[in-house]
Amino acid sequence: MVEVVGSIPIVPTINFILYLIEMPKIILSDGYVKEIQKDTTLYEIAKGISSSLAKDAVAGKINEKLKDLSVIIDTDSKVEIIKKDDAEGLDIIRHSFAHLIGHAIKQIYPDSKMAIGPVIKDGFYYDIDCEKTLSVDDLNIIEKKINKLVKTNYEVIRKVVSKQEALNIFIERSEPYKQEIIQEIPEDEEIALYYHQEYIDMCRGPHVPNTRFLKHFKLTKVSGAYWRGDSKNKMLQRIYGTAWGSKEELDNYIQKIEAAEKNDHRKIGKKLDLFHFQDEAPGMVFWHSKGWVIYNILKNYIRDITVKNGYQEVNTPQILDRKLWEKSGHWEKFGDMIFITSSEKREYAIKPMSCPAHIQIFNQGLKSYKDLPVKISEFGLVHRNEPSGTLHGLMRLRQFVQDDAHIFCREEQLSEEIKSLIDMTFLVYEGFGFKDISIALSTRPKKRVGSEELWDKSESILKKVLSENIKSFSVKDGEGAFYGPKIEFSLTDSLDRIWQCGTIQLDFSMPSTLKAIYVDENSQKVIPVMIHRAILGSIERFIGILIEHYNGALPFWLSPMQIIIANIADKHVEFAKSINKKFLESGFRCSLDLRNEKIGYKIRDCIITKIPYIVIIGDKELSSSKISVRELDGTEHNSVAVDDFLKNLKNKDIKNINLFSI
RNA sequence: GCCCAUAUAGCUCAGUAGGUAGAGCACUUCCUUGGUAAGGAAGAGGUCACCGGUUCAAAUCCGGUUAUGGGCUCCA
Repeated sequence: MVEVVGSIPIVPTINFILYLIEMPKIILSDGYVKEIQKDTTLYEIAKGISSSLAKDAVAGKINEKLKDLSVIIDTDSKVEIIKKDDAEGLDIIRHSFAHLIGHAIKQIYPDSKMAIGPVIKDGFYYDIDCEKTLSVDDLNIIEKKINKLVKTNYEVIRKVVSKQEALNIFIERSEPYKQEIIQEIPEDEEIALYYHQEYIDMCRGPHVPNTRFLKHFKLTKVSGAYWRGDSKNKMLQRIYGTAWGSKEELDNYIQKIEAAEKNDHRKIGKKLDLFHFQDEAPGMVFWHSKGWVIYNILKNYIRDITVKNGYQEVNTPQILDRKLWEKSGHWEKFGDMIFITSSEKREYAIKPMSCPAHIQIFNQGLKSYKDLPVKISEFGLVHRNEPSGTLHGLMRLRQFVQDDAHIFCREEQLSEEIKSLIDMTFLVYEGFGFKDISIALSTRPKKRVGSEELWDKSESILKKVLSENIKSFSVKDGEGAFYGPKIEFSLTDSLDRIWQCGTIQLDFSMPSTLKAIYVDENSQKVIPVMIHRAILGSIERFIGILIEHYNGALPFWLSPMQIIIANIADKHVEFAKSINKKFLESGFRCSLDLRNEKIGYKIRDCIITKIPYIVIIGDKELSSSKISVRELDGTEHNSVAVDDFLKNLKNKDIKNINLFSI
């Protein structure tokens, strides 16, 4: 083997890019060429560069593909060494932890059958078919076992085998899930087994060469998961874990999760007295006065925008004859989700959406092409019988209100309309300070109506408008609505769960099914195209997201209670009352705190309930007729003239939503 | 809907081994009239989610139901 040590500058923080040309030559990223012997492993190359690199090396890349350190290089290749601190190194460590779960659990519960154990964001999981129902206590036991195994610093040995060999091994070890996976691996694909002492796992890899890299981890939870993600299959037990390069990173992560849990909109909603849920109405919200203020502000904000954009707001019946839903196709597609009721031998559906009703309004009176686009909006109260296990605070409900609208237009108007909808959605989201907005195009689902040509056309229209207006978007194949493809705008909650909010859906089908028509230039009846759209999505869900986004401290214009006037002693009551009256008359949401408590106590209360301003009235204020103001963040303003403060507040109330409008 | 866990005062939670319940905060009353994150004292408040079983005796053990939480599946 060619000696390379000393020839190469050792800079442990950069990636070492090496080239192997013919045999035995290495080219470094700086152009340095050195020869090596054929059949050198990646590990030997790392070692040749420096012993510290070899110590930190967890894997490598050959021609951009991740490989184990034990892999031998026998042709010209581009080579890179991955260290434990590299992003890819961390993923490899996480992946190897999954194997360790296998190693540990098979020692504790030898009859367990191992399914799959991939890397996920911040960690890993392993799906296991285990007779024993695993509890949190079991996780501790498994964790201890893993720690014990790690301490032995054993070598993880990779072995490439034939499909039949692999199959034989897993038949012998009675691992049905592994066998099933092997059966589906193409003949020409390499199968690698990883030997963790007596435990064998199958994996594309790469994996760490030794368990000494596996130190900072925690098994976080255990839950159920269907084999292959199909609810028809057996439910396995999934063990989740998180793993990091250092103890600090692990601790930081755990702290971050704990903080995020406190930021849960359900907790904040209770603390700030915004809403509650109770057993009698699963998936439905009891809005308290303060929460309802937020609700109405949002509603009026959207109402303001839609009216300015030429929408006509309507309101449609809450229950509609079943026949209408059968005609529209909803009954067949979503029958399970529809709440029903009946009266005098007629069956009704409690509306799960507003579109068919909006078509009924469009159909009243013959429309001319000159009328298009017709934009009909509604704060549509809908009920959907979501499965009990899917309900989640304000995010997933059985009863909610959509800021729904349907745009009836001609095909040639589509691009412009969709573009303006995208702009409108961004305008609204950015107004709330959302930066992390993910956009997806969802294409034709399996169960659908309409011809392939129609789907081709509608998907390509959406794709074109998106490409022209959006920097990046993902494509979700098969996730579209049954009547058309859709653009989805999604926001994330404090635990990084993604929730779809806004949506723009193209529909060539329903207007035809429900017989919507307009008259064109040639006096011909033509079926319009319909765009379904919602900006907030569900007002409830959006409030949930907002609460978490602001950690409960809503901006001034959204705060249900904007100002608290607190007196210091009884003699200040009258002045406090007069200030309160003045603020109320100026249109602010203001209230008095005249309790027989110390000012520090009242301030603390305001901080906990996230009141933007507390106005303090004491002797100084009484004698000067000025006020002292404390902002939520602790900023103090002393001796402020009341009118100046009011003027300032009016500037803060940027959206200036009148709660009593319309 | 599926897997697991949980359900005790308005809220957050104790309740170790079956012997009919506790704390802190909040609430009420009294004292205190205090200047930027909790002044003091007293009082009131619970059929321990619901239904059934075991037992002399169940918040506690067992079964079921409902709801909630974490996932999975689903999500117009």
